[in-house]
Amino acid sequence: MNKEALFQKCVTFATSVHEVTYELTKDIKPDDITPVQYSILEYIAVSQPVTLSQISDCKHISMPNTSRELKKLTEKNLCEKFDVAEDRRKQLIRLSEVGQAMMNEAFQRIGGRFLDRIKDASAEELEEIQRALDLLQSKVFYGDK
Amino acid sequence: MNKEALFQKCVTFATSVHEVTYELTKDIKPDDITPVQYSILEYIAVSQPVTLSQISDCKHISMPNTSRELKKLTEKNLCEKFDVAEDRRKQLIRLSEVGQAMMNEAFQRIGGRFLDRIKDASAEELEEIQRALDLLQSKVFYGDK
DNA sequence: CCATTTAGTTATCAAATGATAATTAATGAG
DNA sequence: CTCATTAATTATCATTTGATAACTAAATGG
Repeated sequence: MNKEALFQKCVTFATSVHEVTYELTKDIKPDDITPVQYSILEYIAVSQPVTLSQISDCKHISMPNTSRELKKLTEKNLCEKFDVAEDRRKQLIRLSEVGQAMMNEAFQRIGGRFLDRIKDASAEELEEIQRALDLLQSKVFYGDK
Repeated sequence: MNKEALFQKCVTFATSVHEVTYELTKDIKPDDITPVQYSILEYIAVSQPVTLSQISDCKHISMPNTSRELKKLTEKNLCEKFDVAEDRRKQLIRLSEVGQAMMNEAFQRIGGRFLDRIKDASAEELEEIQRALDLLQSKVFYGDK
């Protein structure tokens, strides 16, 4: 197989990943937060504590807009800001208890859908899947830097 | 490895796929079309000819909004509508010559970035990658229906 | 035929997102 | 100490996107 064909295969694959992600996460987000706000909460949940700049960089949202959305999330009591002693310009952000509970429940439901998706796989297949994920992550879908 | 850990691994993996997709495609879209319009054009490019309903279903955009965006794309001469003889309610949509040229160039640039990303992989590694893609697509990231 | 469903359109409105400029405050480098 | 840089905020505006209702026309199914 040549590299052109592999590119095509990766395009199809990425499309499938996006679609499955959509299926697993649809109707999960509570109605009172926007899609962008939910994606910020997901990021905080996985990476907390994080600074505003990190959120801005990783989610590709400008600082002013990140600040605005974070303010709304804080007002909704879904996350909290903490000062950093070493650098008083910075702020660390964590989920609040309410926010953590909300995201725990969301991940719980997504995980349930995921388990259903792989329910027919044998133990050996699960091993194979794991190796395939590691391989692709290191050889194709790696981060720069 | 248990299923919970595999779920975590898949979450991380999906995040990487999204991020790499972002890196490969950023700054590709021409300035005079919106992100949603570009994503519609990508879909048409890969699946043409398509109906409005197919675009609506696959891209998760309501029919009225799909109709609106498609009208704008048609006015920009990026795609064309054709009547279907068998069912005169339906319309098939294809890229125009200009639209096709635009998307060819876009895919060309994305492909170049992709090749750069896998440039260090040996022939055996490329084979491994291919098998891993096939495996994950059939066992995890498959479509329903 | 008539009623229902399907495919698509148009108009309109509200909300979410993106972009920019101007500002404050703290840090860091000569 | 001063200047440049970094982190974050506030305000404002334009654009994009999403949602809904009301509509036409064609097909489909008794």
